[in-house]
Amino acid sequence: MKKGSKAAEPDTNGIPSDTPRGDARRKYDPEQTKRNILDVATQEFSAMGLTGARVDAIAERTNTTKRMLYYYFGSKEGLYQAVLEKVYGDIRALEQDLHVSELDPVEGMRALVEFTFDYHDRQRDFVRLVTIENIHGAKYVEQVKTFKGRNVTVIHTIEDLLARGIAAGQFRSDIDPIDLHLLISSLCFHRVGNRHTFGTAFGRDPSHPRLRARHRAMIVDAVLRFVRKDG
Amino acid sequence: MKKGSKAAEPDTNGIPSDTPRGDARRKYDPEQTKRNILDVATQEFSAMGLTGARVDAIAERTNTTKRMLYYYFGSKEGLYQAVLEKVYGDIRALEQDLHVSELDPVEGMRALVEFTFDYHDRQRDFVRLVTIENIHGAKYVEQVKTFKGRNVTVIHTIEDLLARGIAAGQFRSDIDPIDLHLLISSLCFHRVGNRHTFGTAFGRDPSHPRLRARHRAMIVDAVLRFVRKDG
Amino acid sequence: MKKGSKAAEPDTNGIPSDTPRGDARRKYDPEQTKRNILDVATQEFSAMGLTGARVDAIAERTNTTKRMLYYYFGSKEGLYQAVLEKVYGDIRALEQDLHVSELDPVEGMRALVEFTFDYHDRQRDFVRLVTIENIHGAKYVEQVKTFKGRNVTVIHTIEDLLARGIAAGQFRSDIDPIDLHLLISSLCFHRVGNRHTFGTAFGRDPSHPRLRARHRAMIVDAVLRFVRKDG
Amino acid sequence: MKKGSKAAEPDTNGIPSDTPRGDARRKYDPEQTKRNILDVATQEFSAMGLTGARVDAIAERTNTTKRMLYYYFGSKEGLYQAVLEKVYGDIRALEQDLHVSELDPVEGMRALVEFTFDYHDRQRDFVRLVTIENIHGAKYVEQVKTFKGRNVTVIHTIEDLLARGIAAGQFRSDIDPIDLHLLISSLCFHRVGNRHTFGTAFGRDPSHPRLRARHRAMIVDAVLRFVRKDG
DNA sequence: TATGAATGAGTTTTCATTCAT
DNA sequence: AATGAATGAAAACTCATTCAT
Repeated sequence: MKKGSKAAEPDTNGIPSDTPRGDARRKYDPEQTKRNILDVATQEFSAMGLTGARVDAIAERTNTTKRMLYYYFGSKEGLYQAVLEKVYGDIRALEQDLHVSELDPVEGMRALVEFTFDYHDRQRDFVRLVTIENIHGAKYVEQVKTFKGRNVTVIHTIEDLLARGIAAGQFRSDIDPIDLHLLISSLCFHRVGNRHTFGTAFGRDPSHPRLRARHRAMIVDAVLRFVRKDG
Repeated sequence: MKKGSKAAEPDTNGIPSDTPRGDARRKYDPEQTKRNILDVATQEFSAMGLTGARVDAIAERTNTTKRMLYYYFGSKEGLYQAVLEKVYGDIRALEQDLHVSELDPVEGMRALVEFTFDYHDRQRDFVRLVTIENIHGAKYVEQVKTFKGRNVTVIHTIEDLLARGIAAGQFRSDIDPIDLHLLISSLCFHRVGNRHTFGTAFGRDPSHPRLRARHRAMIVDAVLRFVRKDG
Repeated sequence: MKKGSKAAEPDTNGIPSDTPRGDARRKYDPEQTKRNILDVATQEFSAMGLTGARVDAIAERTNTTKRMLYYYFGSKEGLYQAVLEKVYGDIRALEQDLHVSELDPVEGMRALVEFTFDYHDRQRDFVRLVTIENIHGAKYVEQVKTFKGRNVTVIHTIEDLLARGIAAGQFRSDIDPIDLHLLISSLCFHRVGNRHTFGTAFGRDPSHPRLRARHRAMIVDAVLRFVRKDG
Repeated sequence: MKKGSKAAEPDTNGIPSDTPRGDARRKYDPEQTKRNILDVATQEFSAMGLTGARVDAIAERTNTTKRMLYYYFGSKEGLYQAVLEKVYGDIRALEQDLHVSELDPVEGMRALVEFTFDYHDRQRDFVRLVTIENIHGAKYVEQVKTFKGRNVTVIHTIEDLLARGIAAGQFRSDIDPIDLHLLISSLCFHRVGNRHTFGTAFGRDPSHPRLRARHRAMIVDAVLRFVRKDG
């Protein structure tokens, strides 16, 4: 009944392929199976929450069966945790590309805010999973190794920007970097995480391109006004 | 097993009620029964989410039985919706007490932000329920009648403040009131809704009194800097 | 919430009515209440079956409350039985009007068949309740006093017709009256009782006027051909 | 509590099956599991009706658990529908064995009526299920694919008989085949479906062998008299 | 490595009936 | 005579997980 994987892989008629090992087309590819499960699970958990997601629903959208899900991830919770791990890993990869230390403090701050904005705006799954984690008291994310490291990195970036801005007489000197991070996160996160109630309340979809652009500018503006040295 | 009766009967502070004694304990009191169920359900849904909450668990902490829950609210979803309705109604009631129109624009804005901050800081159940609603795409809150009205009220308040501030030469004239509301909400909501992941990431509990006070000042500061006219 | 009875009875403003006793407009009229419950119950049981009918649904469509239903009829089964009793009583009343003994045997037979046809065609509730009773092994109808008597009457009518028809050389002499009754009933009952599956199977609704007329003629024809003496 | 295994394994009459021994008892046999559930459900639904039947009661008499019932049939209604489908399929299969087109029209008609009589007389479950379906307005049978096809077949058989009988000068030419089918069905169905009320009313059990034989002859006689050309 | 069948414990919901006023 | 609130027992259905192949 479920032979999706076969259908996806055209019959090779016994002819040996020229890619010797690690061939993506070989019949049993544990890595690909795992990745497939993880991808589907990410969607399902982020759409339905940990309790709301159904193991059957995940398995059904997979190229494999429910049994494999347990084979690789042990339990529903194990799978959920693997999803969290993957999602946090993805961010790290992206953040490497931001080289704010090479920019002027104001421009660097703008770049950081814009990056944060864009990331949240695009990675709705990430935003939802964070939300879901908070409903569960963050008890699963605590076990994710990459989690703490990722946040330390951001704080270092902010500390560097603040220090250079203060030195250049551009920024106020009384700002706590973690507080500033919280402020930036709040502005970028809320409009994505709560866009449904926002949309219902005001008849405006915050993800509409025009609104998105305006919010982006507003948030950059608000942050710069906040850090900028008076007079 | 059933010690919810205390919670169900609000402390009267020794003030004698005008209803004859023992009246509050009469067996047939539909309003009290409903309120009791609603109170317990609010805690359970906000703690566990819609799918995570258990009807049995709610009933157990109630003065009555599971059957009455269905008698009055029809279904688990019906009860959840009644909880949303109640919670949104509660805010509205409180907001009436804020008379910002009588204050100087800057002071009024400060008062509004402080109220918003305090409300979110104290009403964690509300924050969690909004979060939960967003996981469900706001489909239940859409059916809550009091929902849209409540939000219009806030926008009117902000419009009034902005208009008066612009007239007095204190505020910028290019700010959209709904955008500003979003900005304020973001700052007040995020630190409560995502306090668990924040705490895990930075080892700081945003609900600690010292941090709370600092955040409150920071947010007021950020909003005022944002709305203030330059120069 | 349910003041249908009030609405139905215009306020008399304290003016004494000229009907002294048994006034249908007095506030508490047990007979009317019982009749009302019975009427609603007849519809509900015939529409849903004994197990399918819901006491709540019956009560809701009544001018009174569920409690009264138990007050007067004791239980769901008691009410069902009362419905059976009423329905069988109704037939008896109608059958009195048939005076086939005054007619020529052939015409009398025709009249009997037409009466039977028309009765089943119009009294769908009756047909359905008989059907329902058979699903329950006729165990409730057994306790209905009017039941057996009614059937004896029909058999007597048929016996009379057959005897006179045989004497007149019009009818065959080898027909058992109960068998003939069964034959007539079959033809009149089936097209009503099973009209839904029939309609679905052949895209024809047997209750359509044109089809009704044709069936009526066909059934009379079939019965007369069956009883008529050959050549 | 579970002695359904006998009923579930049809008597093989000592004929060795071509599958190795003990094979029928292997633990994983989805087809047998489904058949077993379906068989038990047929009895339960026909005995108790759709609403009267209990999923637990069905499961208990099964070789498996309630869970499997949902695994294979989705819901109580789904199971009921599967039962309808099976039961209608069974008739079709049997009807194929009747080769009335090879018989003289009168003999063919007699064979058809006798087959119809015998089928209804023996397959009480079928009769009851049709009755039950009509209580539900035939809404479940409408979704059964095999339903309409089955009925078309019978009509074709009747059309063929009528045409040949007319050509041979044996039958009247003014008979509608669907009407005739209704007439035959009425006579064969009613005495089975309503045998309980009939028995109660007249103290005669229509399923008694002697009565059965007489009814059979009577019905054949009535139908032949109806179709036969006069004079 | 992979799979479809199977399951026990739990979860929501329904129902006829009775209680207190 | 009449009523709305209340209820226990049972019913349908769901879920994460494991077994046999």
